[in-house]
Formats: sequence, C-alpha cells, structure tokens
Amino acid sequence: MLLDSKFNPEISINSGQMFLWEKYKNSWYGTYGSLILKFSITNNEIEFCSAPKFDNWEHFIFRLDDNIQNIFSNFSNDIILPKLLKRYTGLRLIRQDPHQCMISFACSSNTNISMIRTMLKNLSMKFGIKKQIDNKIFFTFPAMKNLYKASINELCSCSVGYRAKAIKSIAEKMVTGALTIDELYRCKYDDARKILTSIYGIGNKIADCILLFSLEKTEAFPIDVWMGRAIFMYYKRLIDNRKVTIINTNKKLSDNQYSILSEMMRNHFGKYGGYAQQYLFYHIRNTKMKKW
DNA sequence: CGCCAGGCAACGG
DNA sequence: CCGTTGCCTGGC
Repeated sequence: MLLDSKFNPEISINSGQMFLWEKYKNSWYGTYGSLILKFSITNNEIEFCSAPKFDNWEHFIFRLDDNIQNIFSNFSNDIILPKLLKRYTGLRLIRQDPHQCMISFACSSNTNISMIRTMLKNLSMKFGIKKQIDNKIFFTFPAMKNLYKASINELCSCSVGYRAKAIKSIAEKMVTGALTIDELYRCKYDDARKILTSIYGIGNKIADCILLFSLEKTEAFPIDVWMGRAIFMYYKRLIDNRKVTIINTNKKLSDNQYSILSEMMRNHFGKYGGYAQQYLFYHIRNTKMKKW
C-alpha cells in the first residue's frame, strides 16, 4: 500500500490511545486482543502483516472505509476543525478490541499514558500468551477469564494499584455473561453508556472512551482534562451559563457538568463527533504539552 | 520529602 | 445536586 494523505498510521498511533504499540527500526508492532499486528514503512511504501493472519487488518483497525472528507463536511462551520484536518493529515479514529479497550481505560484513571502502558504491558506479560515474531517477544492481551481468576494481589503485582478492583469487576461481568459485547454493540449510545457506567471503576469519561474506540459509537465525545481545556478555549460560547456556571480548567468536572458538556459537544458535532474529538485531542496535547 | 498525573467511588451537606 | 477526600504508582 502506498502512503497517502488519507492515512498516516504513525500519527494515529501517536494520538495516544494505541497503548500497546512499539517501534523497532522501521516497523511498528501492536496488540489487538490475541493478535499481534505489524506494519513496516520503506520509502513511501507501507506493508502490513499479522499473527495469526488477519488480512487487511489495517482497513478494520484504522477505519479506512470511513470517508474523512465526508465526515468533516459536517464540521465545515466549526471554528477550528477544518484547520485541524489540514494540519493533521492522515490522523484516523481507531478500532480497539473491546475487552482490551475496557481494561486499558479502566487503568487510565488518575495517571498518565506512560504509566498506562506499563500497567498493560505488565498484565500482558503475566496473564497473556507469549509469541515470538521476528525474533522478538510479544504477549497477547490477557483473556478476561485469566483476569477474573487472578487475585487482587496478583493484579497489583502489575502496578495497577487500586485499579485492580475495577479490572476484576469488568472481567467478572464478561466471564459470567452478565454483560456481552454483542449487547453493547446493539444498544444505542445512551443505553450502552448506562450499562458501562454501572460497572465498578467505569465512570463517564472511561465509558465514553470505550464506546468511541471499541463499540462503534462514533458520536461519543470523551472529555478528559485536556478536552476540558480545549472546550474552554474554543467552545465557551456554546455553553449555556444557566446550566454550567464556570469551567475552571484546573478543576475536574462534576458528573453533571460532564454530562452537560458532553451532550453539548454531541449536539454540536453530531453522529461522527468522535472524529472531531480525536483531532481536537491530538491538537491540544500537541500544542500545550511538551512531551507525550 | 511533597506534589502531581488523561478519574472514580463514597460520603456529607 | 455540589464539594471533598482517598486512592496505587512512578517521575520530578
């Protein structure tokens, strides 16, 4: 495949949510559940493979069927998104494995990306399956069954701290069949979010990340502290002051404030607002943060 | 040492 | 509804 302006896998990985990807020389390796994915770039040519074989995985993972131009035509009146589309060419929304996505974001509370990566790598080494590819060692993402069986102490040995309880409660729902991925796929955004937030350890923000990155809810608009800052910078005029009085960018949003702002952004951007979120998120971190 | 980082739950007003 | 508090961990 030829690298072109519609798709740049490296910038998509750098956007932050593809936690378990590593670069060696001119190749990237990453985990999608029980698959190890790989792509290599030489000159302007890019080549994809995987183990076990999953033909055209890049098509699925990077949502290459989505027509970015069409999607952004919904944002043409927005104050900044048309600029961001030009500036971050090739940035895609990604599909993650739903189980992996739930655990990944359950690990994300009150910490940073590098720590999330450490936790997930530790969990994979302890509870995943070892694979050798190109003389390098990788681990598949742990099966829910193994996380469910693990003791809190075993989970804690992966440096997840108090998040161990959340990991177990998610794994329990999935293993016992109290909740299925299929059910979440079929539900509408609102219903799926309610189900997710009823699980211990999953609040508003983490639910929105899971919905957007793994459950086909492209309207989901996660608001972390960075997105809160972006809203404060660019979308203050949209805020109904009768509902949300002040946004202090140093303070975390209350549940109610989160709901109001997230709904406001969904109304503003519509069905593919998650794409807007992806570009805004990349932009605000890219410009306001010194390093990743 | 103290403070902070891509939230959450539990609790008191 | 709001605000406060504690929480594992590693980096600074």
